[in-house]
Amino acid sequence: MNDSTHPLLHGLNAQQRAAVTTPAGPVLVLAGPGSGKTRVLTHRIAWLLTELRIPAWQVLAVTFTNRAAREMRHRLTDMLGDTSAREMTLGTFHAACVRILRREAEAANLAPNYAIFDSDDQLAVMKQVVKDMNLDDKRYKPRALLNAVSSAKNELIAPDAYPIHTYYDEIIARAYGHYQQLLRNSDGLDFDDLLMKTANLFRDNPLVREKYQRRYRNILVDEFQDTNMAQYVILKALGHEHQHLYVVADEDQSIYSWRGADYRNIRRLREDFPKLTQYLLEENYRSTQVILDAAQAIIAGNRDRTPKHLYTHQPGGDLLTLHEAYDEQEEAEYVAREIRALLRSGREPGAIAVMYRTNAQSRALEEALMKAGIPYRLIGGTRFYTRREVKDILAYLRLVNNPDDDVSFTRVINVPRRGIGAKTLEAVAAQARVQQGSLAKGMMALLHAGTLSTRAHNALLGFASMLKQWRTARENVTVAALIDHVVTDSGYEGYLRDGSDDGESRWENVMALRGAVSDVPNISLTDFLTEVALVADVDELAEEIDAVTLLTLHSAKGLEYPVVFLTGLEEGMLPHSRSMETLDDIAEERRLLYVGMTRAEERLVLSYAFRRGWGYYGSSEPTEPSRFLADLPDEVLGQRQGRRAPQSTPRASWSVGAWGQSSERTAPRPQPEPEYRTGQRVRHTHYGEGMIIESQMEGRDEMVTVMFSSGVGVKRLLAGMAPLEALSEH
DNA sequence: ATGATTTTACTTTTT
DNA sequence: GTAAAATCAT
Repeated sequence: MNDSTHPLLHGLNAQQRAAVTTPAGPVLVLAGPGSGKTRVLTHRIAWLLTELRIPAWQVLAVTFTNRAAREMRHRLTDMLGDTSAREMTLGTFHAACVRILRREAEAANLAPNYAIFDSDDQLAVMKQVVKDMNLDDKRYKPRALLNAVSSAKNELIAPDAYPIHTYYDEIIARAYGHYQQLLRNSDGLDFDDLLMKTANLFRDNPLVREKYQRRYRNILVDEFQDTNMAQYVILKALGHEHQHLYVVADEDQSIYSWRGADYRNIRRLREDFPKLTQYLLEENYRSTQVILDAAQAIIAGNRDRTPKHLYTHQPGGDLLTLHEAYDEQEEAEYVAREIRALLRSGREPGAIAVMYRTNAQSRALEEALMKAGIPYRLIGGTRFYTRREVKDILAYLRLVNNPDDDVSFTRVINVPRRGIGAKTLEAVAAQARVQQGSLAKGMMALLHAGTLSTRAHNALLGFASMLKQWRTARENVTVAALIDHVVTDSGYEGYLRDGSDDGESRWENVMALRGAVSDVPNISLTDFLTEVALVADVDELAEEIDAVTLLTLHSAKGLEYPVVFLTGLEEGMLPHSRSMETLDDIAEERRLLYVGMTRAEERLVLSYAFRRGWGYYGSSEPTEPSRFLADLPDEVLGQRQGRRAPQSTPRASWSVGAWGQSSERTAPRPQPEPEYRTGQRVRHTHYGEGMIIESQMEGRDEMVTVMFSSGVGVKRLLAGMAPLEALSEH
């Protein structure tokens, strides 16, 4: 067969073609931004189905976000038709795991109707843990404990295997154990459990593992650099036997280490699959040469990466614009002004995206766009499903699906008020503890025993019988009808619609939720709740509209726009102040900027503000331009607008310099003395005690290399930024 | 048990 | 400045 005439390969370059038609076996495609990796992935799937005659149901394709999954399914439907696209398993890791765990609930020792706990629910449970264990919530912050537990789960560490080096570790281990116990009482799984339980299921149950190995004889993974240990173990369990594992990765776009992602999985893959074939996609089809040069200059500032030679056949292009605004309002007004000019010159709103580091930054932009009458759509941000009234209704529904869900039980037991107060609830909780069961079980036992006061008894009985009615109704009616029952019987409608405007708008949200259910006719309650838990953004469900897109740099990954605005490029914003403690943190922030820049096809506008509101109450502080801007070569910069060119202020203080040329460009300044010396003992608030291995001045910053005693290992820290203190000598 | 008042913490990124 | 949490009064 002549490859070039095959319709599937039409329009692909030699590298892409080789990657699409590679024979069966383990494959790693290293793909730069804009090199057509989604294209390669979809064409590979089509190739498997049409050329190698693989049945669609044997294909498992995993993406990182629901949006990417939807996009890929869309493309495959166009290429292969509805049936094939529907038959294959295509979704996020979490979605795939949910399906497997529901089907294999018995083998996994789970209730098939288990609840999925989102981050709010997780926090509620951890607060309960802190309470139960009589911990001081100032010293043991539920959030921090949750983070530790989440990392442990992502590393597949069980509570009794949690490594203990300090007393704090000891507390974490116990809190972890108790947390899991509470989840179990509720028949609930959190996001991390979905991965961990699946990995453990495959580890402990060879029959189930083999079943899925046979089922998913072809596994494809997008954004492999952002997989964590649990996800890697799942992939290995399924793919190692048949070796048909096809992954696409770009280490320069690894931006989820805070979620346990470990780009070293690429190295593990090479070790675990010695027969791995590698392909490199280096031709960029997205951006102009200017944009590409700028992005490469930024990413070149990171060490420990494989250098790539991205190239494009679109030479030249518009130079970048770098704009300094006075504050975030004026920055937003500048963006709005520029967008208006673009729209006047014939750009579609949908061709433009505005990106930022944190969701909070969208506010000023929204206001400016609204004032300018520019249509926009916001990705992420205030999420529909996290609104109070929506969560209340969902809690009722979750309780109908799984009465043992204690988080939902606690949420709605007295909303609207039905005379069940703290005291009654404490009695229920005490009974639940006695019988080691859920609150619902405790409630039923108390009602049976009849030991409560008449008032409390009747109030509880009313609630219990309502629940029972809905559970019966659920068998015969649609989810939408069930919502109608719930809001009427519980009095929730009357409670919300108290005549206030706020009440009416909240009621509209409840109706919007009902509308979202009706959009999918015949969806089961369990499926609906699963979807809501995993697709946390209602925008994901809304259809595409022609509007300017507002989104964080994280959610921008995988997308592309003719015109991109990157805003808030200041120290503390990007790199974010909470992410500049270690060199690894800063390297990841740099990758984030790289991801943002490489989204742009034709025009890239960078902006920062001279001062920015920080406090929670209007206070505004002067800022420094992002250190990364210093790495932009003059050749890619066109206008420098605004009151201050970034180079005009000396910025040696934040050039991490040894491997960027930036330090050469900055004025010399007196060298301060290092604060730490080799051999000195130190304490870090997160990492515990350690010893300085090396300390050196880099510009005005002191860079220390510290070996920590607990499982943390060696970290490179900026002495000025890290919460580090010297320990006195003995 | 509930409503009113005061206090406190909160914002990094997402499945 | 907001939302949740703690405290107080009814």
